[in-house]
Amino acid sequence: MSLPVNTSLPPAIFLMGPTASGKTAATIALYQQLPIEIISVDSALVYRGMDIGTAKPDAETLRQAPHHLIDLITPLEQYSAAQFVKDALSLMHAATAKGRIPVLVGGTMLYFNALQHGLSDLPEADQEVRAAIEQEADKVGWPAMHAQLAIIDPSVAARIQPTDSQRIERALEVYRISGQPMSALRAQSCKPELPFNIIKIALVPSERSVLHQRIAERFQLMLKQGFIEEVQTLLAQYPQLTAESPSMRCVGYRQVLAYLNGDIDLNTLGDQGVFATRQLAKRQLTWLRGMNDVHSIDCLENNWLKSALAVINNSIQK
RNA sequence: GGCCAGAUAGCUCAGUCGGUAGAGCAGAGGAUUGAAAAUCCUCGUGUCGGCAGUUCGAUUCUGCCUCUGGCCA
Repeated sequence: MSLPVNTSLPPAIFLMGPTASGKTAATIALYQQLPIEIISVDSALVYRGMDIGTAKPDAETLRQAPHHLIDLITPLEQYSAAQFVKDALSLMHAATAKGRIPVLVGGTMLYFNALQHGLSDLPEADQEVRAAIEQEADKVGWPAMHAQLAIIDPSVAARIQPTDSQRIERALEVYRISGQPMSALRAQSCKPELPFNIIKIALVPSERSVLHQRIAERFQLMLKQGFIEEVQTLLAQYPQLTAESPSMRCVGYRQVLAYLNGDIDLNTLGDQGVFATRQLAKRQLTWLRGMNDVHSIDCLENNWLKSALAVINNSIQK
């Protein structure tokens, strides 16, 4: 399998994989072998104070192998795919200027996708507009909001389910801010491809059941390491946090919140945390299957590092 | 040991006034443009505990057995 190589472009490595596939270990190993700059591609690692539940690399690991785009914001703030693309691009160029290879590592596949293919020129999120839309939706229901969207922007509405609250809200938001339907704005904007020679590596387990096993063990470990206490600390520090806060929608956090709220017991927390993580892994694998030119490496094989290095050297030398 | 209640999908259970059954959860596949660890869509055959009886036909009724709870000894 060969990549379309443009030798005039500097190399960049995408190291992708579902949760619990061993991306952190892979990154550290690569860091010891190659002059790389590590850029995290993870919508959960950006939150400060959310360490245990996000399986954030520990301080010692981060000291040895510094990661960019970790601990950027408080759990009250919001990050976005667009902000990520901006941040990542400038870090990639800086790395290249220093003669280092940018390695983008993580599991947020929308971010990888947005980085590679670009995002259309659309207005950014506006909390007031969203609040207004949500208030309306509470009254009439999302299917009615979808019907409203269908009048404004039939082609976008046709691709969104009447129950898909988040996408309906976003499409309506774009229209209310810009006065133009999302489909028109998308058609107008050109999305330049990423000016790098991308080497895409995916750590994929050959046996789903082994990944499930790892996920279960890791969640139990998180609880032992004080996941619940971590959430209590966050709640004390940021009393405004609720289950609706984007940060608290992260896998595990939502379930711990339900536990602290008395909705579920400890056993149920254990189960639901594991279920949510497995479902996340499944969605990540679906993304990976749909991506082009991906070198899949079985993360359950013990020679995966050798395979990854072979792929990288092969691509760079061309 | 006696009495009572259960035994149906991986789990929790519903149901069939006798015509071989369906929800939730789990799981699988898919979508994915500023919240994406989000938000959604699609997918349900399983000796209806075992053996026998009644019946054209039993998962459903009857008997016995096995197992699991509970109560009484």
